[in-house]
Amino acid sequence: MKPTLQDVANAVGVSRSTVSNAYSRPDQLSTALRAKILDTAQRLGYPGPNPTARSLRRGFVGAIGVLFTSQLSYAFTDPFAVRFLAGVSEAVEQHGTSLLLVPLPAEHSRVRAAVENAAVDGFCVYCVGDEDWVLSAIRDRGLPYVTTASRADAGPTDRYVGIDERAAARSVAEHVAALGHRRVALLGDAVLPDAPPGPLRLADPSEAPHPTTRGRLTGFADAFAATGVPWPAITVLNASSNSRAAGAAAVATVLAGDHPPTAVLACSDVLALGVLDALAEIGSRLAHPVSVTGFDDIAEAATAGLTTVCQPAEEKGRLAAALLLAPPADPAAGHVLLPTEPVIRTSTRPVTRS
Amino acid sequence: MKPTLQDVANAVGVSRSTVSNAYSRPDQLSTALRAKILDTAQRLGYPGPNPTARSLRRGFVGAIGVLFTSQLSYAFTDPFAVRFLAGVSEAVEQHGTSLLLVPLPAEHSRVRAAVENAAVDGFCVYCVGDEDWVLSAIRDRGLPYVTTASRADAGPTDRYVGIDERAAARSVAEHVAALGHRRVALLGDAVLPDAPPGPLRLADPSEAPHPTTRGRLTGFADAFAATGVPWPAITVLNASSNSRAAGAAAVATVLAGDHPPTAVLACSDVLALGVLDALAEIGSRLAHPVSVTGFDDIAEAATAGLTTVCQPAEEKGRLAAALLLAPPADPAAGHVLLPTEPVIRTSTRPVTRS
DNA sequence: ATACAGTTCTGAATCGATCCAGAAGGGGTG
DNA sequence: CACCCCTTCTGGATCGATTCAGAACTGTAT
Repeated sequence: MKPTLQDVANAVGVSRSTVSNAYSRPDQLSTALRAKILDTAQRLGYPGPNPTARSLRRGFVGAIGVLFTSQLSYAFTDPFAVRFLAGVSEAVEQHGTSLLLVPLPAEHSRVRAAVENAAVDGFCVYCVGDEDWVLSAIRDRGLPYVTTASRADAGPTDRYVGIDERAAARSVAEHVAALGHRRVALLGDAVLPDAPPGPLRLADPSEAPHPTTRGRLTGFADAFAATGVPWPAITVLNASSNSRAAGAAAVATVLAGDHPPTAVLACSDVLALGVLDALAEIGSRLAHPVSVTGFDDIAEAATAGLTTVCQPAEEKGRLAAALLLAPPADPAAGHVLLPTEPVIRTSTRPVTRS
Repeated sequence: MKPTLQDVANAVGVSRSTVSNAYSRPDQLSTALRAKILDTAQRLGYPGPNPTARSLRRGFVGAIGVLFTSQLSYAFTDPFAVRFLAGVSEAVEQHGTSLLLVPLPAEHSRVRAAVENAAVDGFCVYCVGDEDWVLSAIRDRGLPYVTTASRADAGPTDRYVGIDERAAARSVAEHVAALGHRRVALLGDAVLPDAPPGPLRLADPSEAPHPTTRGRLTGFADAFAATGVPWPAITVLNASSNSRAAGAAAVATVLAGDHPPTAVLACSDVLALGVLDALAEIGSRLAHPVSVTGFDDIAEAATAGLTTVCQPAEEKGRLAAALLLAPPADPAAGHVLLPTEPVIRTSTRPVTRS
């Protein structure tokens, strides 16, 4: 077995405390003794104070956890999530702590265990929608946490960094509406849980359970309502997941139908790119061009010429981590809404009369 | 303060052990008592067994660490690294452990501390070149580790999952050579430490300190040597970092020079894309088209039409994690070389006589 | 020589659990 | 009733460090 503090202490002929001090409080002993201790520690192959034991005694770990609603491995395939993580890691790095990525099992019951078993000082919760049990598990654990979306039930001590989803969505939608589009479709992932891909009946955007999706759909609806397009006249499309393929699949039947929309507004760039894929697939078989918008402004959006709304992904992560690592004195500062901006590119054009 | 095991035990009127068993060994007590315990635990607001204390006693943590040579925040901007991480996370997720991303400070001395302080059961070392002190820090800690490149000094018990860098590089280079290219440049990042961006004198590819870069440069050289292009006739370009911008910057002066190469072979797709950027920048001011190749086959390579060599990034991560989580009985199985394949796209064309 | 302040080091308590040998209790068998 | 087994529960040792009050020593001023 690897030697412990005690072994080193014995070898040098001092007390455990002194060896401990040699590592974590150099000012508490003479430099000569310290050198001697470090030396024999090296000689014995002592690996340094055991991090776990140290954490236990000190009462903190030196790591924060990032919780993903979806699979961890999925998170890495989502460009926006990756950028968010980059921001988190930047803040964390600067603070000298580490990042624990906690995979949340699919089963409800085991989620709790995952949260309970994570050795961290706090949690950064990426995009938790109605998965309240995750938050309640965290709260029960008594650890601080930051979410990436404002929550209706957010108390004054809750911290989050998000955007005004509704206003942001409205901004692109207004652009689309201004271009004359009236027959439009909105595309989101998991608009309703367990709904099949494709068109969906939704009495009202407020019925979407996931707050982010709900906010964006509502924002889209706002803009069109203002130009005289009532909610029932708008097609809502459901994607089975937030991926390019799912986006393409969700829009396929509608594009192949009799009256395809002249514009598709997606709740994410990834989905929007899927729509572009689908359009490229069917080529010019359509009577009119279809405008497409996304959301997030990931790198691929620029190269694809996708009109979208830009939100500061890295900044979101950076701030979330910062809020967690150094809680602001003023609790009001714990609620951050980041600015967003519509980015007009070539994927949106004025509607052409068919 | 949050209650502890003891508090719950007191409240129920049983021993600490029994409460512990209620959580981690349900078969050791009657279901009735267990229910009662869990119930009052809930009532008291007991957050469940403290992960740190549990780890200390049990002797393992339930997390593996991923070490990046570069900044953590950089890792997330590198598509290949992200895909690698996706693979790691997949394996880790399946195994029910978590992933600790450990930022390595820039200073030598603090790297050791970072490794020593990480509460993990093992390390996955992403792309460590000659940064041997990282490995020695891990070894001193006595933890198992897996590297992502074969190492000259790899003992039989060392585990790694890599590719045959040299052969892989040779395969694309042979394609380029077969197209008739003789005036070529090789582009790598940090070919020599602290070298400025741009052309570089390198007596021999074996002089590159970083094993990955060395392997690839050597493979490139192999192919050209076979067609009669000696090493000194090949231009070596140094990029200041592995990024698109750095790639563009590194190649700029050479492209602007009198005898620009007809082909540039980069050590990574990211660098190659930078070269394409640089070429797009100067437009048709060049007398002849320039072929470009990359390495890794990241997603952008496909859309950019970049000829490259494909290596299974996710698989690399998955295997590395698997090797760490479940050491193979046969130590020989701990050395994995994954297959690679040249992918010919439109960025390479036959040389045109000028 | 005495007092006092600093510096250097020690010892015991502590963090919050897990583990294991064994005690207590219940039930069945000969 | 004695014996044994089985299930259920307990107590104390243990994981490997940190912490803090105080002991021992050193040196200086009185």
